[in-house]
Amino acid sequence: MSDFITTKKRTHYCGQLGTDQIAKEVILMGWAHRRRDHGGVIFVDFRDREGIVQIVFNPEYNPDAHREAHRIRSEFVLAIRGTVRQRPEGMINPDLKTGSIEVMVDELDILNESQTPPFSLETDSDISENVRLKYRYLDLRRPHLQKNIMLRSRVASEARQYFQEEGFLEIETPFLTKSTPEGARDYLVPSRINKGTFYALPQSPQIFKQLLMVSGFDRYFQIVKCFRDEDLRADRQPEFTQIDVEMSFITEDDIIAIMEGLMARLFSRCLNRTLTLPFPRLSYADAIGRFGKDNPDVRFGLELRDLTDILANTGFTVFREVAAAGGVIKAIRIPDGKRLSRKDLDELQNFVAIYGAKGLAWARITAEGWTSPIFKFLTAEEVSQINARMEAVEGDALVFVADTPTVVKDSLGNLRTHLAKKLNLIDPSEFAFVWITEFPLMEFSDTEKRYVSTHHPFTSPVPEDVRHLPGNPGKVRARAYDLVLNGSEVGGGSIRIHRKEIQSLIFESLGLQSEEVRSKFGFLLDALEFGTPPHGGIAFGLDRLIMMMTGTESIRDVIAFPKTQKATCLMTDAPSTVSIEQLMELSLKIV
RNA sequence: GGGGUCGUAGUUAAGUUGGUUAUAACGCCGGCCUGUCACGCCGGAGGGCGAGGGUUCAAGUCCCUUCGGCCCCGCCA
Repeated sequence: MSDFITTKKRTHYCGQLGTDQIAKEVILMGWAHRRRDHGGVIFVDFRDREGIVQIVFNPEYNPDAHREAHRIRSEFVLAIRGTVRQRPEGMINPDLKTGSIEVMVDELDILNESQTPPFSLETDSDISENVRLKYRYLDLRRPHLQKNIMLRSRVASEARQYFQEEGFLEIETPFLTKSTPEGARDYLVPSRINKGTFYALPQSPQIFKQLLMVSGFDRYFQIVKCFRDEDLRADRQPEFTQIDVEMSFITEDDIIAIMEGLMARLFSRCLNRTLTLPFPRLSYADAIGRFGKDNPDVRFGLELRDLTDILANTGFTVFREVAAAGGVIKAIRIPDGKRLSRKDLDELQNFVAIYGAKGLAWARITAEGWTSPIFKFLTAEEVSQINARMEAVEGDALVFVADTPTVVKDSLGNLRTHLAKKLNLIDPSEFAFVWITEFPLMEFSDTEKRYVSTHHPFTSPVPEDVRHLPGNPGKVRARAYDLVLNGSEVGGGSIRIHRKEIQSLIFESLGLQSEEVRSKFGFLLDALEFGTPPHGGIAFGLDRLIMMMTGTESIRDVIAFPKTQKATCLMTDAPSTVSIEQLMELSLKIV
């Protein structure tokens, strides 16, 4: 072991040094970020997790250290003892946080050498992601990712403190648990001791946290990994982290207040940003109506307006037939629509086609009236009514989609965001929170030919809507709420069902067979008979929250060791095959 | 399951209508250089174009298959 490391302790992190340490002796340990060898004097940008400081090897100042410094290459691990000093006149580097000082090296110990790294760690240069993921430990050394991961740690830490102060208990729930029929595909773990049976990794601790309420813990939280075996996206990983919360004897407003307090605390302490409370609330119906999404980005306008009534009997066949078939016609007004060329407008068709829209009509509002491929099919009255409904003024452009309600909301909802990005309507420094409330309790699934829970089957219906359950379950509203930040769902929760009769009614409406319910959720139904308090909770996506806080587009930039879109790890090469012995022990056969 | 896009030195990229020994920058190696901070100057090494097959006198360029990264639809209560 190096003499240096056994006899000396680090005194500072590189990035923490400043004029306060001038003339002081410091001991630093870190990595050689970059070397500039002038033949005589050698400069090294010295890096640790807190930042970079320039260290100087001068043959006149210390010949021994200078001689040794010739060996230094990128990413060598160094320990130095040196003296901080003000940089000479005119040598201050304003681009570097520590740029007004430097460290004259009195003693150098090269603790370890390094191969030349496969990619540059010094800038935010765009390296292909497969290379980054293969050498993730090096990628993580880059200042950008270090910042993200360090912010994540601070957020988790602040969240823990907040919940402790608010009287919450952190309680762990099992990872080896039971597969449930509702929701996402489970990751399964074969049981060796009980051959032919499987545990499931939890999609969320949902049932356990409810049972903790039955047990009387009253206020629970956990920062916990969850697992879902579904396809990945830029903001979806198969294992992800939730800030999971459950409370007893509360209503929606209590949960919302607690979580708004958490957000305010996290943004204040971790980003030095003040949030305005309370956050606005929007009903699910309004969110879909105005924005086409239940996770609207409310940092910009471009809201949808319904024109179905105006165009129900129009001479434009496409619109009329859609309206007659129960579809809708909606439009978005684009202020200053001149910024989109005719080609741009035509290409929007390809965009909405992704969401199943068969076409997209457009119009420009000019001093002379409309310029539009559909103008000739419309009456003057229709045009004027549309203008009034859209509040269109000269220079605007309108885009229309006519289709089923689902296609219209999906295509225009996504087009709205697409246009905002294209036209630069989004202030990237803004944090726009909005609660979405009054979700439908159930939606009819065309694939399963039955009603499925919008949220999950333990969500409490709005009491006055329960009467619709037998006949028209789609009409029942849920006591559920999502928190949306800048168009991303960062949290979702609900008041739960705490009475067995209601829970049974819900399972019935979902078309779940009673034996199935018994085998999957029997323990929950049993628990509901032993004095379950009214309770509810919420789960926050920590990864997405950190994405928003760091302004990154990819969830992989806020997770230390993420998986690829095919759910593999390029570094460890997981998942991988296992030995025949392992399979036999589990009584498994690969078919 | 489907759509799109990308894969060429260590890295990032350029490679016309298929045509000599496949370019550049950065990085790397060697030399010179006492104040740079994307240090500078001189010199050098390094890939056969993700893999496999085919068409052709000739393939990084065309065709087929396949592997992988990323984005999206479906899916994700």
